Amino acid sequence: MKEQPTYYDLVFAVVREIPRGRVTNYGAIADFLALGASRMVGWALNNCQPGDRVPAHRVLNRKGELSGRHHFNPPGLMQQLLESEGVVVENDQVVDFKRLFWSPAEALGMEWEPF
DNA sequence: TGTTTGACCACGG
DNA sequence: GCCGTGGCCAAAC
Repeated sequence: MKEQPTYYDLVFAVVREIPRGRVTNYGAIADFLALGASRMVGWALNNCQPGDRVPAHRVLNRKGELSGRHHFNPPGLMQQLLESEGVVVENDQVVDFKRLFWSPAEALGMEWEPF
């Protein structure tokens, strides 16, 4: 069965466009894709698989905490990946999250399309 | 088919 | 600045 393009693909596409060493939050993606619910971004990433090559470790909650670290395998890999990109993580929280914040609407623009 | 939960966010007190 | 509540959409039970 071939899966048809859904908002999942949009989320994955946006996450893939996140520059290295930058982070974003679910609300920004949800607002950019006009999903209306940031929870959908979490659900989309829940369906995220290693084969999708989606850097989900760059997606954090509004607090800048690694909320999804528990879903990584093994837990802690998320922090390791972020540190590998030069992002300082302390106490499961990104330092200068506000400064490293990457806004899709600012970078990609309103007229950006995944394909 | 209705209820519950989920990698959440915004708002009010 | 922190805590509690509502809302949002989708999937699992």
